[in-house]
Amino acid sequence: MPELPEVETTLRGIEPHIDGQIISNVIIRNKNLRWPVPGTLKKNLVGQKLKQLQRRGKYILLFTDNGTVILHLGMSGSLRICDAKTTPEKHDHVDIEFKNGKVLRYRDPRRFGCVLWTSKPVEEHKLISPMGPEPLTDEFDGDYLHAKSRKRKNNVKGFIMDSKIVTGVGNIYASEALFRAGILPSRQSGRVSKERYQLLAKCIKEVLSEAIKQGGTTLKDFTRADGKPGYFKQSLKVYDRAGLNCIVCKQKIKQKTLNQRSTYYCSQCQH
DNA sequence: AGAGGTACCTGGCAGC
DNA sequence: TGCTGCCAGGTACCTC
Repeated sequence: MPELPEVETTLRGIEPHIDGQIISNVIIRNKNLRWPVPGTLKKNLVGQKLKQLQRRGKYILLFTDNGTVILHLGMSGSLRICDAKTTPEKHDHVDIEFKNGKVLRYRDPRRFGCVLWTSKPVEEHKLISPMGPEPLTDEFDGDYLHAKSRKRKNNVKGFIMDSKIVTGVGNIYASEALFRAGILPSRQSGRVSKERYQLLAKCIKEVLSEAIKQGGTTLKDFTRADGKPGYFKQSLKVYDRAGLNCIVCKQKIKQKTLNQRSTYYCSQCQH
């Protein structure tokens, strides 16, 4: 489900309800996520004030004085705000309750996500420390991509989806950004020119920013914290459009598997 | 060091 | 109405 824009949308949706609030209870209904939800989570959180919420790549970080919750939505996860009386559904695995009566409810049917705890500085955590720069910062640009890609043999789509290179670019927005930049997804990353990487970096920033403005992309089951879908699907130019006409040249959009992931592109507009 | 494959899991859908 | 097989927005971890 969620790439960077969907995670950012989720964060913005939950933040106003729980930022600065005191945690009153934690309920773990199913600890069997990608890694076990730590049994100490409740002990560590209850009584703590939620001091800050932050997104890092596709992770959501909940900061308290005691430590930090590290949360990932995997492929099918979502977070929503409800009140304690709302009956949990089948895949609602974790609740964090607040003194103001709000509940942060974590749902994840496939359980590829995680809810973890660290009492050390979060940037030292093994899931966070290897991550590359945020795509929407000045640190991330074409020069950076060009320098990182030299002598690499992988394709450019896999390259920009590597979280050690840049965080948050997932399967939808990788296809979309490459289409906007006119670069074939299968092109070897080490053979893309600096000029083309400058365009690609710009396109990545644009497509992610536009998607955030639209509340992310709902293909199937992504919902915002208030339960509404994201509206960026209508702006997708290649993703999930195999066999349909390219909006630029009218050629049929192609689909192929690259790095075990569905990849969409226009063979006329991209080279 | 980097590339490629595998594993984790449920649900929805197409085809029979 | 089943059943089967395939597909899905992610990514750590393993081997080569």
